[in-house]
Formats: sequence, structure tokens, C-alpha cells
Amino acid sequence: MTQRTNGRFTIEDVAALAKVSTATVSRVLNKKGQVADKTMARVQTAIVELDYIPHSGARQMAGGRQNLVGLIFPGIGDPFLAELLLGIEQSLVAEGYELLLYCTQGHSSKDRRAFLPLNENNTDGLIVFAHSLSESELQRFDRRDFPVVLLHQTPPAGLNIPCVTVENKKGAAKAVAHLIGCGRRRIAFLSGPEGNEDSYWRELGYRETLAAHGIPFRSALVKDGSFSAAVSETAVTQWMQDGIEIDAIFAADDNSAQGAIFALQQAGKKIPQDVAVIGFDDVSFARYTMPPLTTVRAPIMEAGSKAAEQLIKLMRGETAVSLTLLPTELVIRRSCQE
Amino acid sequence: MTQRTNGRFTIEDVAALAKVSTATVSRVLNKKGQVADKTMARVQTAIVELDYIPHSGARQMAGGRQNLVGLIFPGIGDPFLAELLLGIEQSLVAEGYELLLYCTQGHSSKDRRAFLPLNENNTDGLIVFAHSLSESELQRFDRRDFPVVLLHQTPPAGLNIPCVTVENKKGAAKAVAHLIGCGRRRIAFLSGPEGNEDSYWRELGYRETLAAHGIPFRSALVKDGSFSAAVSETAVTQWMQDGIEIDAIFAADDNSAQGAIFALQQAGKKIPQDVAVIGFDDVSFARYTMPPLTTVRAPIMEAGSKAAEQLIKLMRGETAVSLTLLPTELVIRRSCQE
DNA sequence: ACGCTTGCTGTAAGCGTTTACATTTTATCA
DNA sequence: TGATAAAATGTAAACGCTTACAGCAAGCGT
Repeated sequence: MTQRTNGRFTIEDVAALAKVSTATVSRVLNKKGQVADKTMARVQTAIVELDYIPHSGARQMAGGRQNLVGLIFPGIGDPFLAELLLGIEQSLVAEGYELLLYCTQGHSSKDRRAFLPLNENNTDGLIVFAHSLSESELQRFDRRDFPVVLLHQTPPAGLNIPCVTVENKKGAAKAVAHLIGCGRRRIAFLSGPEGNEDSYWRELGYRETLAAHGIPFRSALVKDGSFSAAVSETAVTQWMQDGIEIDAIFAADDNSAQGAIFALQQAGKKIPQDVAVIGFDDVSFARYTMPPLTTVRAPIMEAGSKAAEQLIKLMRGETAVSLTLLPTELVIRRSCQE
Repeated sequence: MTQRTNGRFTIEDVAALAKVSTATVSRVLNKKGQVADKTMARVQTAIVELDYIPHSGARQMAGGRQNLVGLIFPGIGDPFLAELLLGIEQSLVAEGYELLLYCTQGHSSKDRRAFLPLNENNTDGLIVFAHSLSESELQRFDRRDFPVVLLHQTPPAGLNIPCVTVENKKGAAKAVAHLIGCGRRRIAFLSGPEGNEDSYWRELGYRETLAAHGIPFRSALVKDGSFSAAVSETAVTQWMQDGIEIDAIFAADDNSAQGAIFALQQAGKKIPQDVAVIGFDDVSFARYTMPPLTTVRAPIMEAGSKAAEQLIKLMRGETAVSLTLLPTELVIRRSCQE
């Protein structure tokens, strides 16, 4: 026997107070089935009276809907996330779902093995951002037909999990073509972290566009910026110290662009006169850099809301679109041309 | 009867495969009680074999420890949060807890009434940041002796909930005193959102320091910046348009400072020559503004980790320190003096 | 050989819901 | 009015765990 005599009230207490059965209380709680208006009022009064809160564990066990979806993502604090979340919640709240977040930063996937705290038995569905889950975890969800939508990551081979992402390659191509149009030829690329899919496509767009304009690709002009201002600052500083000539930097995201701008200015370079800089995402701070950052606008909020929409379909048992590709757009500010 | 015949395995399946009872499986799962080495090995093999995952709902019901704590906060995307989270996880992970996040942005507290998705029956404790929960919700936790720690918010009257925050008033005083020391006299203040406690103390520090130096307080020099670059930009632009003379701005946080810097530069002001700017928090981007931002460093990560420590004490049934005040420190960069 | 202790394992009750099904009440219609 | 359908409510099983308690085997001292 367990010791659970904390002043918590249960559905039975509510039922007793309202002089109905627990089934009826459950019906009003879930707005399911028929309940007479008078009875419903009585039950609701009792609920308020006792400050009753349904026990989520018991609900899970009984197999009811949780009205809960989880978002799993690698790290917090990126302005990117703020927008993403806004989009996700927009779609979700309309359908009566709540959103819980789990951040995998600092957890090895081995630690998580037995204990991913958001999973198929305490949520109705999951949105997984970038590579925050291992392939085997995704496989497990797939095997169990558990609703999952991938954001900014295409599913591993063989798994049919819907995916929402943006036109990375096209966006990168627009950025690089613009740089070339401004007369730049020595265009460097600051990549994202190893294995990141967004970065992969952005780099491909960069390479293809160079090629299309007859500019040879030079590996010395590519460094890892890890989507981080600090890492990018170091990388750019290194280029300067090595005396590598660069007249433009295409950064795989806005954070890297920010670090690049800082490093360039430290090195006494004028932006955009000496070196032009273009970022990717158009996060909120992009207009606050000095000079304001030219960047490829990714419809982040829309991506979030589309992902949630697909998840909702899945949770309803409908089929979802397996790939949603959102268009990107070049936003020209002053970091690129006066 | 419910239809839960999704390929999910239960503890019984594991027990059957390992030829033991469910009690034994439970014991190895929770590392509780005695189990012979050979048996344990057999059970673990079975767990891996079936890719078994304990049902969290069932665990909650049976009254076991959840190994889960929740963080409730108002909005995501602030670099502030990234550091906070790091600190919290640091302490938590060491004790075997996982962290789930719930963001109240865009939920009225009325919506949440019955359904705060992180609560006393699915977590072992909660960390509540700033004013993300209503007083009545806190009261409920208090009545039920549920472990809660407040971050950057003192508890409502009558509730004995431990609180961790920083020396806002002292920090603000250092900032303003420094500005005055640099010869500034027309010092404006960009406040945080209405009702925010950090902002309240920072403003008080601002006022008291002015008074201590015989500088009269002028309400025209205080505007709401809402901890937001965009709002602050508007506010500062308004000052410029109104022709209010200002030779320094003390912003209640770094976001506001960033907006202020931008607005000032738009208006053709030189920083720091014409107007000095000081922020608060020392978030990661503070050194990337141009000029780099002088700011009051709040030990955000430490605050997170202290909060988690107090929560752990509470969850163990020990008593926690009711108020932890962390020291702040002025970080001088170039936005303040060449 | 006996009773003790100690280590290991099993049995089964109980946690708080949801829901299929049974039952009772109310409304409808000839 | 009585028969019948529809609406409202109740009964009780099932969900998958944890843990108090009981049982059993082996080791020990006498």
C-alpha cells in the first residue's frame, strides 16, 4: 500500500459532493457523452469547491486523450525558437492542446534511453526539431505508429515521418547570387555544426551558385561557425590572421553572421565596403546589428504552425503531407551594400 | 474496456521473458531493494530485448518518484534562459532528475485553471520563473506542501516558498553610480514590463542613486522598454523626437539596451560620446553589440543552479533557505566610456 | 538437528481515471 | 394511456505500475 493521503481530492470526492457517479464527473470533465445541464452545473460547482485537478497519470492509464503534445529540441535561448514556438502554439491552442518542451542539451542520448520524459505514453504526439533524437528513438515511434512530425530534419531512410522545413538550398542560392551580383568573388561560407541538415543544404546552395557563375570553390573559404557567434568570431579572426582574402561572408545562420561582423570590425574591416555579410533566418536581432544584417528570411513561425497542423492530422488518424517545404526570401539590409 | 493493444510491452512481458515476477522487474528498474546479480542481468536483457519503456502514468499512480522537475516560465527565446537552464540542469542532472519546460506565453491564466500541464501529480517539484503563475496557483502548491522554488520573484504574502534572485538594487546602483562618475547627469531609465519585480528593484536602485548624488528624479526620463529591443527602440526614438536631452541610458535589461543603442544610432547619436548606455544581465550577445555593451552581470547560471539545489532539498523533505540573493557585478565595455 | 538471521523472490492490493454496458428516467407518439 | 425510443446516469473492469508482506532457501551458531 502506498502513502498518498496528501490533501488531494479525487474524482470520487467530486462525485460524492455532486451526488453523481464518477462516470458522470468524467463526462463533464471531458465534455464527452450526454449530461443534463443541471447535473453539469452541480458537478462544476463541486470541482471548483474542492479545487479538484484530475490526476494526469490516472488519465494516461485509462487511455484517454492527454491534450498534450511535446516539442523536443536541442538547445534553448536561440531567438529562432521563440518564433518557432509562437507558430506551434498558435495551431495547437486552437485545437485544445498544451505544449511541453524538452531540451536535449547536455544529455547524451544514452542517458535518455529508458527515460525520454516526453514520449508515447504521456503525450498525444511529438514535434522533433533538427537532430535532437537518435534514429533508434524515431524508429520506435514509427513502429508504434505514434504521431511524430520532424522540423528541419528529413526522416531517416525507411521511416515515413512527415517533415516540415524550408527551402534552404534555394535561399542560399539567392544570397550567394546577390553577393556575386554586387561584384563579390571571394565569398566565404560559415557552416553550421557538423551533421546539421539545414547547414548541409545551405552549403550546397552556396557551392552550386558559385559553380553556376564560374567561381571556383575553395575549401579554405569554408569554416565551421556552429550556428554560434563565439565560434564564428574565432573562425573569422583566424581567416584574418591567415591573411586569407575575403570580400564577402555567407553565414549559415544569423548568430554566425553576428560573430562574423564582430570579428571583421575588430580586424578593422568596414562592412559592407571591405566585406559584405549575409546571414540566414532573419531572427529578431538581425535588424539590430550594425550595420543591419542582410539575411535570408526563413518563415520560422509558419514552419512551426505547419508542423503543428500536420501533427494534428496525425493525431486524428488522418494522413499528413510527408514533406512541407517553405519558401525563403532575401531581406536586403545594409550589411551587404550601402 | 479500452483499446490499448498497440504493440506496447508492459512490465509483465518483461517479467515473463526474464522468468521473474513483476516485483523483481520493478526492483531492478528502480534500483531499490535486493536483487541477485544474475537475476538483474536477465531482467536487463529482457528490457533491452523488448525495448521496454515504463509507463509514466502507471508510475505516477503507484506513487513512485518521478525523477522529473518542471520549469515554468513566461517566454522563450531570451538568451537569458539559455544560461538559466544550463545552471538548473547542472544541479538536477547530478541528482538524476530530468527537466520539462512549460512556457506560459500566450495562455491566459484562466485557460490554465484546470490544466497546468506540469503539476503536483506529474512532477516531483517545480521551479517557477518570474510571474508566470498566478497567486492562487502558488497557494495551491503551498497548501499541498508541494516542492516549489521561485526564481526572480519573491513569494506572495503568507506563502513560505523559497526564492532565488539577484541583487537587483545594488547592481542598478553600481551602474548608475558609474554613469554619474563618468560625468553623466541626464540619465534615463528604460524599465521592464509593468509589475516585473526585477525591474522594480532596478528602478529603485536607479532612483536612490540619483538621490544620493543630488540629482533630481525626472519622470520624463523613465519609459517602458518591456525587456524588449523593439519596444525600447520606440521609446528612445520618442525621446529623441521630443527633444529630451539625455546623456546616458540605464536599461533594465540587455535587450532594451540593444534597442536603445540602435535607436540612438539611427538618430545620429554617438555612443558613448553623446549618450552612454548600460544594460543589465550580461547575456551572451552583450559583447557583440557595437559598441560592446557595458552591463551589470547577473550570475544567471548560478541562480539557476542554486534554485535547483533548493528544490532538491525540498523534494528530499529537508528545509530550504527561504531567500537566496546573488551578487551582481558591473562589467565595463565600450558603450559607456571610450 | 534446531532455530535464527539474512538474502532473494513472489503475491496481490491499490493508485485515479475512462468507458462499455446496463439500467433508470424522461420524452414522444399513436 | 401504454409502448417505445431517446436521454441521462450508474456499475465495474481495466489500464501498468510500486510496494507491503509473506514465503523460501541457505548459512550460521549452538
